[in-house]
Amino acid sequence: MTHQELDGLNASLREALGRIGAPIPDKIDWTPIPFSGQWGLGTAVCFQIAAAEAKAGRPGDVRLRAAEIAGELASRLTLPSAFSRVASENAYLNVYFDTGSYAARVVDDAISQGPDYGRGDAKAERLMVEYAQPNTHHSFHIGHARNAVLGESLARLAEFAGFPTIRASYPGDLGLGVITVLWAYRKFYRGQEPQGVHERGQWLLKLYVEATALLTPGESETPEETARREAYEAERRDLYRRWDSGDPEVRELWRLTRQWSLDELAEILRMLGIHIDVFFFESEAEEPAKAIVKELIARGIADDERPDGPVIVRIDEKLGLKKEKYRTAVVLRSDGTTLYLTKDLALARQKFEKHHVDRSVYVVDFRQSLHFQQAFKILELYGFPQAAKCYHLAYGFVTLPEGAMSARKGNVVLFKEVADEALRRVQDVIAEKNPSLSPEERGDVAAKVGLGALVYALLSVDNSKHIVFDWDSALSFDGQSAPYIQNAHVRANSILRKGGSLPGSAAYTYELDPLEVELIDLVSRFPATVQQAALEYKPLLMANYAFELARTFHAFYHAVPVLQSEDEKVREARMRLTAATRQALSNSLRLLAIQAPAVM
RNA sequence: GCCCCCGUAGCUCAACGGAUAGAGCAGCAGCCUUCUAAGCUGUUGGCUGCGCGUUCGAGUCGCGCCGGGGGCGCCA
Repeated sequence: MTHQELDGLNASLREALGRIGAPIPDKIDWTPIPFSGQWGLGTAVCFQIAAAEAKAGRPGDVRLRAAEIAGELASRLTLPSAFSRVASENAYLNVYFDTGSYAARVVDDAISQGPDYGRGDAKAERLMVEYAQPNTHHSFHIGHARNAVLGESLARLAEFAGFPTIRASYPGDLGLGVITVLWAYRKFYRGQEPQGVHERGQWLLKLYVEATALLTPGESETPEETARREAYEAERRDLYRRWDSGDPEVRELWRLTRQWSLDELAEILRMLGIHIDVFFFESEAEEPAKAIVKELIARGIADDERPDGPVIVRIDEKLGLKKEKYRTAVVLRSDGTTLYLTKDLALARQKFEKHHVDRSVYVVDFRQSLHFQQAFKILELYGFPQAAKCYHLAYGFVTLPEGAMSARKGNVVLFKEVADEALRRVQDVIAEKNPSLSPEERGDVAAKVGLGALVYALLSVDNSKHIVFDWDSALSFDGQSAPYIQNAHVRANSILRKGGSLPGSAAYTYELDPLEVELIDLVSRFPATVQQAALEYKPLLMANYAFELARTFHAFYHAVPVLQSEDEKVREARMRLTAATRQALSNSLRLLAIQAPAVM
C-alpha cells in the first residue's frame, strides 16, 4: 500500500461523501479487513458520520444509519485502479485489492529485498538501549538472560526500523556484594583460579554464597560463632575501606576477579549473538556523578541539607504536584558519597552529550520503576530535552515454581545450565527425528534450536508479566515455540532446495487458495510489524508475528501443493510465495535474536 | 497513607477503541508409499475480577472497589 494509493482512495471517498451530502471527517483510518478469503482494507467512517448526524438531531438507530451510508458510498465510490471491488459489510466500507497484482508485488518485494525486507527508512533520532547489566562477581542467571534477550531484540528491531542504534551495558562492579566475594577469596582461596571461563564465573557466585552464609547471623549462634562472625564482618568492612581508598593489592584483586566475570559475560553474550558497543562501569561513574550534584545544587534543583542530612531533590514540590508521586530523591549521601541514582544521572548526561543519544531505553526490572521515574524527572528539571524520550522498559521477574531466585541463598538457575540442558534435549530429538544429520550439523542445529527455544520462551511473554521458570515449558519444542517457527523455515527451505532455481517472476492470476491469500497478507504485514514493535518497544509483537506466519505456513504446507502443482504457472507462483515466506520468517527470527537453521 | 504493574478458557498467554475475544499446553478423535509428523485436521472449553461512566462501538479509555505482586529520604 503506497501513500499515493491511499491518498487516491481517500480522495475518492471524500468525493463520494460530498455527493451524498455527508460531513467529511478530517482523518480516515483504514485497517485490514478481518480475514475472509480476499484481502482488503476497511473503514469505520460511516459509524462516525452516523454518530455525528445523531448528535445533530437526526432520529433513528445509529447502526442502521451507518449501514445505509456504507451502502450508498459503496455504490458511488470511484475505485482507484489498485482495488478491484468495494462492498458495504456490517456498516463498514470495505475495499478489496486486486489480489493478483498485490500478491505479485508483496512477493517480489520480499524476494528482491531479501534480508532487508521490512527495513524502515533511516530516522534522524539516535537511540540507545541499555541492557545486559548484571553485577560482576556473580554468575549470569536466567533472569539476566531475560534482560539480555529483551534488550538485544529491541536493539535489533530499532536498528532495522531505521534508528541509528547503540547497544550499551552498565555492569555493577562495586558495592558490598563485590567486596564480600573479595573477602572470601582472600580469606579462603587466595591464589586459586579454576580453569574455564564459565567455571571461573560460576565459582565467584559460590564464594559469594559461602561468604554470605558465614556473615549472616544464625538462628542459635554460640558465643564463639557470634564472635567469629563479627570478626569476619570487621574484616569485610576493613576490606571495603581499603578498596575505597585505592589500596593497590585490593584493587588488583578486584580487577582480576572482575575480569573473570566479564569474560564469562562476554562468552554468554557471544552465545546469544549480542555485541555491546559501549560499556559503562559503575565504578567509573563516581566523579561525574558528584559533578552533576554540584550543578543541581547550583541551579536550585537540589537542596543541600549537609551536614545534618543528605542532598535531596523534592521532585513533587519542584513540579508543583499536590499529591505525592515522584516523592523526594536522595542524590548524595550526607558523607558526600554517591548513590545509584546519582550515577544514573551522570550516565544519562554522558549518553546525551558524548554519544548524542536522542532516545534512551533502559531495560531494567520493574522494581526500579520509581527510581527511573525520579531520574527522568530530575533530568527534565535539569533541562535535558531528551528526558522526555527516556523510557524504562520494565520487565517482570523470572521466578522458580518454589519462589524467587536468590543469589544469596544460591538457588538460582544459571543461564549456562539451561543452555547445556537445551542442547542435550535437542540432541535427543534430533537422534529421534532426523538421525541422518551429520555430527557437525547436529551440534550446529542443536545450538540454534536449543538456544532459540529458550530465547523465544523469554520473548513471547509480555515484559510486564512475571515468568515462572519451568524446564519443560522453557525448553518446549512444540507448539508456540522457536523450533516450531524454525521448522517452518526449514520446510520452506527444503521445498526451495528441491525445486531447483527460483523463477524470476510469477503471476497470481489463478484462483488462490485462502491459505495463499493469508500467507501473502502476513508477509505484507512484516514491515509494519517491525515499525510497531520498535516504536512501542515491544519485541513481543514480533514474537507473535513470527508464530502467526509459521502457523499459516505449516497449514499451507499441508493443504497446498507447491512442487506437485499440476500447472507450471501455479508451481512457479507458489515457489516464489514460499521464498517470500522463508525470507519473512528468517528476518523475523533474526529480529528476535534467534537463528534460523537450514535443516533440523 | 501514596504511587506503579498484573487480573481474559482447567493451566500459560495473545488481541492499533472496531466486525463472531484468539493461540499454545493439557483432554478427546483422526492424518506419515505424497515438498521434513519438531507438523496438520477436527473437537471440548469464556458474565475478559466486580460496578458505574465516556463512546455509534469497551477486554482495551476514565472513576471507584476487590484480589495478587512491587515500590516509597541517605540499598542497588
